[in-house]
Amino acid sequence: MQTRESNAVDTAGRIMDVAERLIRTGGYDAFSFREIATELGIKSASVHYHYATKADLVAAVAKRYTDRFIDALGDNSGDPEHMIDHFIANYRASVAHENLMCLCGMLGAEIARIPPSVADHVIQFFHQNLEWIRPVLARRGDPDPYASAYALVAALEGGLLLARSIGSLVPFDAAARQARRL
Amino acid sequence: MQTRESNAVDTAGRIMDVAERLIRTGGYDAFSFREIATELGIKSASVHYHYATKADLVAAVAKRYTDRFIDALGDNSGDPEHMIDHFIANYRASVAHENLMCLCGMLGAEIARIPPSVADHVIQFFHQNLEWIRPVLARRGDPDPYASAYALVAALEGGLLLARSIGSLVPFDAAARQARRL
DNA sequence: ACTTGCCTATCTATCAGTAGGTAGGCAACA
DNA sequence: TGTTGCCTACCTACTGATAGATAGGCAAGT
Repeated sequence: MQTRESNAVDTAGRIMDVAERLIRTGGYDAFSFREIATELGIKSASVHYHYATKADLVAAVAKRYTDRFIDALGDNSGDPEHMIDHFIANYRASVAHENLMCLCGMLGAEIARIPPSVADHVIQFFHQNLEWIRPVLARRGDPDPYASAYALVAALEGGLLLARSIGSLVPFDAAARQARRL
Repeated sequence: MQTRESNAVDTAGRIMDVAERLIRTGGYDAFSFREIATELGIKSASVHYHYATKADLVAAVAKRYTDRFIDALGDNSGDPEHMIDHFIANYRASVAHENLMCLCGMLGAEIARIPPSVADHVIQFFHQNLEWIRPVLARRGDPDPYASAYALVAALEGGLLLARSIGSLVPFDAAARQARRL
């Protein structure tokens, strides 16, 4: 047998990589263990070794996605205008770089059909995003930062959805510009 | 055999009714011909009699949904403020009355995975919506009605998505109010 | 040094269930 | 008689999931 450079962490991570891309393309029901396995050159039983059930896998993907997203946002204590642009840019990258939907936007649309363990992570994603942007909007002098945070996140998720549907970034940029107005 | 009151039109329509609800709950891959058939008390082969393929069925559902939606919007030549409220109300009813996503919002998220015949209808839905609201915004004195139409539709679709995820209408109303500002 | 024992990561093979789809029949109706 | 609408019965392909085997690594005990 050849020297093996892979290990459990690598394979488990690669499985999540493929799963994330497939979910962000077609949603929870639009991928299978076999599809992931084939793409990685392993067997579906090996995917089950790392993630016992589909719910487990998607929950792990959702948790990693949320953690990375919040981590990429970083500290929210800088200049509000710059922070808002930074927030928007993180959403924009989703569709701009790989033409993918936000993972939790996709799963959020399917929230009534996905396993509760996955839904919990999706809800957490939105709460953490809202809590990141709300104080920024408040510092900017927004009279109702709660409502404006909801409005901004909704506009960005809808902007991603519309941009992918129409096949152009114009709707996203229009939605983002409108929603960031004071 | 009992007296049969059903006919082709009724069954075909009922099939679309069930399909529409299931798609708006979980998306294209989250329902089956068997699920529809069972709910209607018929067999999956009978569903195939009315709609040869899944793509045919979903395309028919998307077309009917778009036609009904545009029909419900009606004439757009009235008072702009009232027309905008009316436009928003049509989206709001989606989640408010049955806790369902907009059909084309759901399919739009999955646009990269659904059959082209379905995707065409989804794109048509958005174009028709944009063309309905754009002149309204223009009459209202909007300096960039194209961008504002994109922003409004994006906000409403995102509002639906977020409202269903969070389990509250507050995000939708916040997004709608923000996006309708001049 | 060697053996024992457990762990990791993968495999083959298989399961029951469900997917979309098809062929042919049968009864009601125009 | 021909068409409509639904049926039974079936197909192939694929789903998530499981069982059992295997090969290699690591570490403690002798």
